[in-house]
Amino acid sequence: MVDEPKSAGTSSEEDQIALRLTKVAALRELQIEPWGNGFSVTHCCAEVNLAHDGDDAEKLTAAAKSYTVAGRIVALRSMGKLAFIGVRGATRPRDPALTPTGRRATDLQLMLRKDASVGWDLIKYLDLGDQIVATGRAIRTRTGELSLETTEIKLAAKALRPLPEKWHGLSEMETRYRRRYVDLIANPEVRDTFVARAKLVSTLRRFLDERGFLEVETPTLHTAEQAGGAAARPFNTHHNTLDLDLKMRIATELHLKRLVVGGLERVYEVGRIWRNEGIDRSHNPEFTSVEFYWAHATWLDLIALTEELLAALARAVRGSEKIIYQGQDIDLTPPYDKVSMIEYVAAALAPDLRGVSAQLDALSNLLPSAWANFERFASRYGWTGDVREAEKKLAHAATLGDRIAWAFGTFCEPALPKDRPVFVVDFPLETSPLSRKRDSEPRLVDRFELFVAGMEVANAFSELNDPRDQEARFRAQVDARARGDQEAMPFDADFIRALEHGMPPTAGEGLGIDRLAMLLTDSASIRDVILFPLLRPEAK
RNA sequence: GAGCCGCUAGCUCAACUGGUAGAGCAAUGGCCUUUUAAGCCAUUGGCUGGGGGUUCGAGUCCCCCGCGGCUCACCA
Repeated sequence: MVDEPKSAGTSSEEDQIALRLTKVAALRELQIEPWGNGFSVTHCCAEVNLAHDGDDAEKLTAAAKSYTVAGRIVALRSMGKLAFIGVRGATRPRDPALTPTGRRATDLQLMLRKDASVGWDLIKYLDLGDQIVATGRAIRTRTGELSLETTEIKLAAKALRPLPEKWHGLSEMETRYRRRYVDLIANPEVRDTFVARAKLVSTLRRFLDERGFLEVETPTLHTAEQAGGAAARPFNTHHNTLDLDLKMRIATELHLKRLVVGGLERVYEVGRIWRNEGIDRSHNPEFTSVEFYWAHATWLDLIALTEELLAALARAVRGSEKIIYQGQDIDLTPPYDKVSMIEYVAAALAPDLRGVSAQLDALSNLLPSAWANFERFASRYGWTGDVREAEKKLAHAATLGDRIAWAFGTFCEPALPKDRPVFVVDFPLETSPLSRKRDSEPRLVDRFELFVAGMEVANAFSELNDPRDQEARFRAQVDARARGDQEAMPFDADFIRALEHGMPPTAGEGLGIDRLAMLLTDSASIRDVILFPLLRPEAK
């Protein structure tokens, strides 16, 4: 039995690639290299758009300036002796996404006449997706669109695969994440998100540089002993030559504080962190943090600095301190409210007492059963969660601090105000193994977390610099690990040795760059601000 | 990890209680000197995510598996 000859199809992706390859061969017959180089490009599409956005036809004629631009064909309308080619050029970080008249700055239309364009015959070999180089003058078409009256067109790089549909683009999130290169072509607003993210990071660096902070880079490969600085499970890896098991860092904290000991007293690192945890809308296994350490400052200085920083980032990225996130107006204008963990929890369980010390006394005297007073929390904070789940978590809370953190996280956190950032303060000692004890109440630490839109975006505290106290805290972490807490920190003996040389009193803070980027680009998922988020491999 | 939803042509989506898998865009062949999601005529393109089952007959119903999205949980 002989195979039926395949029907001479022309529409499957395979067929389209085959067809484009025949064009490649035909072009080479014509001595045209489909993937040539060395083209002289004098301008970007965006430059033409921004230079002439509001110019009328007379002004354009008077200008009579020749441009040679490059870009990708995203529309192709040919009508015999006249053709219009839609070109999407490069996105440049300093250009606005839209021109003053509201057109996308990267997109420029070419107009070609059969009798006035060198390369007209090339059109029949061109496809949507091809990279081209075009020369011409800016004009207004009869319908008034700014266009390049093209005198010469060249193929710069042939595309073998078809682009997604021009109107709806590429919409399936899975494909957009897996083939970000196509997403960036088909959905140009994705480019805007990553331009905004880059602006956020550069503004952050400038902010810290201007205040005398030194940017450094510390190891991302940690020994088991070094892999602390946060409550998280690390990724494991291995160095072959040293035959050494290593872990990817879960924080930059401990190395940066070693540098403060060494005299780099204002120091920061923007860097990749890996945490071997679940994935959801606000967690990716690898993400970017900035941590900065500021000798002779306290957590209260960090509150002021954080307010200033957030407002500056919002102005730089969004042009305003008032932003909208997922439909919610959020005002980032300082100052921000402070909410006490202790007071919030005590308000439900020990409502008559004033002052955190008295409230702590009362909370520490509560019977275990008294903590499970879900009705009190529900009536005060509108909690509607799963009682059995909450009880399960409470059962794991070994210390008073753990119970306070449980109650706050479970009941109070969802009730925090949503229209402005909030500093959560008065953290219990047990949940803060690297923070300095509060002088006036040693059951608490000098620490805050900043919440915006229900997300933790910053964690900061006055650093613990008493080496013997740090040693005891590490030991408590080792004990917790022995009890089954897989996120407890290891005992980092070298870090203790560093503290024994004397670290000046220091305040330190960590910010989640990805979450800030979500906020300032109005992105619902962390995957939308990470170019290549981690996904399971595609099925074969 | 649990629940819900999704996976159909290169892309975006249809296909009622099971009855011959369809449209638009893209592609291919034509016509066209001002288009704007260009238009008109014609033509292709499918293992309906994978596997099993029920049935005369499965995109549709049942079971298993894969990948993704959302919600919850875990996790800070």
